[in-house]
Amino acid sequence: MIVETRLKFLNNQPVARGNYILYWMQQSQRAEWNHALEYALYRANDLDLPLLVCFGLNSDYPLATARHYRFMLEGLKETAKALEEKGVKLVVRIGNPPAVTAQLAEKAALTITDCGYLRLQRQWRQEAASKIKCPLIQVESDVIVPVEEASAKEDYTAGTFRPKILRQLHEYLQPLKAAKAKRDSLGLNIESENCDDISGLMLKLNFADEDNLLDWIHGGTGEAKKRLEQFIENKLDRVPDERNDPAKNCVSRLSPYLHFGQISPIFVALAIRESGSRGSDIFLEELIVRRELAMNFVYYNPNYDSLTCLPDWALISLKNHADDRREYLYSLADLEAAQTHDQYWNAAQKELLLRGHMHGYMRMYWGKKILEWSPSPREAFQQAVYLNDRYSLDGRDPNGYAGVAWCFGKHDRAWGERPVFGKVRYMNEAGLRRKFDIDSYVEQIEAL
DNA sequence: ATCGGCTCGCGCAA
DNA sequence: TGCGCGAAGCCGAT
Repeated sequence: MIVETRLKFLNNQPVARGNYILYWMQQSQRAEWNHALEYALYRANDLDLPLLVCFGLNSDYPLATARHYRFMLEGLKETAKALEEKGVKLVVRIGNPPAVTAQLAEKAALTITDCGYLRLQRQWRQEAASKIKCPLIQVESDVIVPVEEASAKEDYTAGTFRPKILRQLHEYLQPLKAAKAKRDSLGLNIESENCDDISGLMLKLNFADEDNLLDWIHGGTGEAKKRLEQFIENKLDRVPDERNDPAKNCVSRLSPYLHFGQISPIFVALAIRESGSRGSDIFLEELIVRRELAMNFVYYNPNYDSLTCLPDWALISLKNHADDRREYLYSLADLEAAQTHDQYWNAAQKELLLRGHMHGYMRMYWGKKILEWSPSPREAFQQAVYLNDRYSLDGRDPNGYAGVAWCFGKHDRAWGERPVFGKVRYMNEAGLRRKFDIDSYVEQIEAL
């Protein structure tokens, strides 16, 4: 049914006498291509019990703002409907997710959950595991190859990680059969927030900040699939030549959907592969090798969001240059307001503010310059993480932390020594001009 | 325009 | 122990 290496038993409780099986949805916020959901359905049908899905909504997730919550709620609304069609009720409650779950688990025979690797998500699962009096089973559904199977340790670069994950791909990059509930839970009388009322929920969560909302992108599995289809149809062939060009818009913008678990990486990878496009290999390298290297990074490195996550050569080298004179120094407020001397950097920051998204190539340049213009590498790292987490729709994601860390030397090799950067790879605006029509990018952003 | 060097550590071959 | 190789760039030599 579900491959055993996707499962992890988080406590030692025996199956209880309960009224239902509970699936605590948190990372995989979707009703299709969801291994945790399918495993829960399988156990529910096997035990002849209904399946109840719960979601804990807390309004104080660090650095999450109105744009993130609305995107997530749009997705949940659609997911609630799709679950209903399978005979499954979704209970959404405001509160600390493990507490919400533990309460509903009192009447559950068995609790299933999905899997994210950030510090807070792991704490939540630990907290729930200690409170719940029935088994709590974690099912991995947001990476293609389960993290511990892909590699037993933190990998040094993509070069070491790539062969490890690619040789296991055939085993895990497989379609998932969808089941329906034998006994439905729709009639269960259990209190829930109304997922259809997104603006009402936003108010309850104390988010009335209309300024921070985005109108060019909306959450949900349907939206994600539409974007994927259009990307394959219109852009994938151009990926080998144009993916790095900020002026070309040759990007999928699927990362927010992957971040909130609104689309399955397996579904995306299979669709890309089946397209047979000349861009498939490069896209799959980014979706699988790079994305899952980021998972490997946050899973094995507890310091993933601070400077100390770096390899020794980078840490030592940056320290050796801590006292170098900085030609430009900006405060967090300067950076946040996109007010530097560099129009390319300002454009990238404005894209982040206005779209909640930044072109992949500009993310590198943007992070490198924060390192160059901050009083210390430590402050630079914190500021880059803060800005990305707060403004990017895909903030607070393993890819975001790995991306910032890369700018400071993570997953990279040493390069020629220079001021401030030491041996960390340097980037400059001449590179942008040499390779791209970067002024066109600036114009596009200014037009927003 | 194109190309090699920069520099480090992993991981495999011996 | 030695050595090939990575890898989303820059820079100076040709």
